[in-house]
Amino acid sequence: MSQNPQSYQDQYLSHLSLDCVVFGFHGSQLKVLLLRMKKTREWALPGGFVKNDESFEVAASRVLKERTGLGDIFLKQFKVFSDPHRADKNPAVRDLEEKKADAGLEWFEQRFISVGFYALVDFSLAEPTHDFFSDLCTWKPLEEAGDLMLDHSQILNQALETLRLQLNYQPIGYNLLPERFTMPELQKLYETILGKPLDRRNFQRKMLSYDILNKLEERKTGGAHKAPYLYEFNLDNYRKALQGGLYGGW
Amino acid sequence: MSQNPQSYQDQYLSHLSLDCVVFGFHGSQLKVLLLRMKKTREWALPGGFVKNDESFEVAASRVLKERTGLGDIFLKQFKVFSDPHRADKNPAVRDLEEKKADAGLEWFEQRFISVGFYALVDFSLAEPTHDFFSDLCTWKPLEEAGDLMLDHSQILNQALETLRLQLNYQPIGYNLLPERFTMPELQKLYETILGKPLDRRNFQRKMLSYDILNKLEERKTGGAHKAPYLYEFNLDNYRKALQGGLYGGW
DNA sequence: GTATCATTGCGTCATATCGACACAATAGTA
DNA sequence: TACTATTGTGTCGATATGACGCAATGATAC
Repeated sequence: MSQNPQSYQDQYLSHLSLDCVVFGFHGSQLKVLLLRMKKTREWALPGGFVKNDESFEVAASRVLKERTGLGDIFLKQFKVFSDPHRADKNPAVRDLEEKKADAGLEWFEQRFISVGFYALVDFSLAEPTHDFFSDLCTWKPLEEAGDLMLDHSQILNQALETLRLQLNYQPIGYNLLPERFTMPELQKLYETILGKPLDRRNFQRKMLSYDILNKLEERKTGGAHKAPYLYEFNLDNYRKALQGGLYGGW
Repeated sequence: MSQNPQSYQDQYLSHLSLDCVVFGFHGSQLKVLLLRMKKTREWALPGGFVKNDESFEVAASRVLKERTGLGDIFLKQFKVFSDPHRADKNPAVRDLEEKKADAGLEWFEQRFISVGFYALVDFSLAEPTHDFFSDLCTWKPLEEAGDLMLDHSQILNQALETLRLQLNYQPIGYNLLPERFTMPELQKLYETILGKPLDRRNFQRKMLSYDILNKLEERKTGGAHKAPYLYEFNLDNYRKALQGGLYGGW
């Protein structure tokens, strides 16, 4: 991202950017990956631009590879943000003044249409890495995200809404949980995304009815109470469910 | 769309275009609005570009106003098409050679990222109007759409898929049917979109349970059989349902 | 070692919803 | 006037859903 001068205009498609809402799950909390901008110290979503020969999907993968070290991430575009005034009070431009000589301010002064993606990643495997414009990249609990740069708060909210909708007709979890997990852990994930409690027994019945889980012999020890069984996703059926869709809402 | 030379570069954002899948309903058929290109005689979706001060939504409305004469159309973006090779064998470029002097071929030779919209309109109110690049704009039944220009067939299919999904959690019909309609007409619309028959009685029960219809006193006469009641949408509740979402699938 | 207690596995029950179908009423047509 | 295709309304069994009971378990406290 900090290549030689003139590189932006040459390398990237003008007017176009992308922003990623990266969800992770840890300690019973839904977290989002955020960057702290150097100058303004505002928090922002990880984002980037599209190279001349890239699709948006490839560009988003590249950006996330840079920010998390992870490849093969669950990624989905969910909306184009094209309000002509979305960057009116753009503090990022101020933040970039020092780079005028380096990268050329003009690039950042143009109008950007941004494609919003959301991503689901395994919290424990990601290695947050900041970019040239930020001094920190870290997970933040959803509730503590606060006000973000530009319209990024709006992008984040839309992503969450889309994720909640997706829950109604697609399985979720493979990308957010470790390989083996317990039913309570999976339930906690659903509750966290939906923001409401679910009945333990009904949850298990419904989840098992999807037929996307393999129940393992082993149980999870170490907890302070009765040891729950471990499960893993049945990838074959999981993929089929992703394709064909589930039924019933939450 | 056929302004003076150089106008494209000046007026529109480079690299960006939009394509609209406009659905109408007539004679128990789902129809799509298509344009026939002048030179290649290929069929294409109505589309356009984004002016410097427009959002994509405004641009799409403008394009549809030009193609149908209608304002205030139900419009929804559903996907960004950004494959770098989506226009590789672009016949539209050949089709535009004659306009080289007029509009500047360079504009059309650049790579385009296109945002796909789908629209629902009242068939009887639309007045299909072709643009500068086409000699015909008309409705075509979905099954007879055939191969379209570039990746427009793919865009069409994705739009249809999205529409079918929308049916599961949003009411549909206000934008596609005349003000007053019968239950069998509404059912036919659903069957057509879904591509499968539905039980008459179960359909009515479910539809009424949504509480988005007003049953009128009047019945529709002229048919060869028992006169069905007329209905209209309860706009208040219809809008609420659009917002809040419905439940259960089809 | 034993009692305690939060948690888990598995099940029940009443209710709502869904899919399939029955039957009478009706409006034009033969 | 009989006929026929269509509409309005209702029923029935299967299935899904929401609310809850109870015994088993495994670490912790005593």
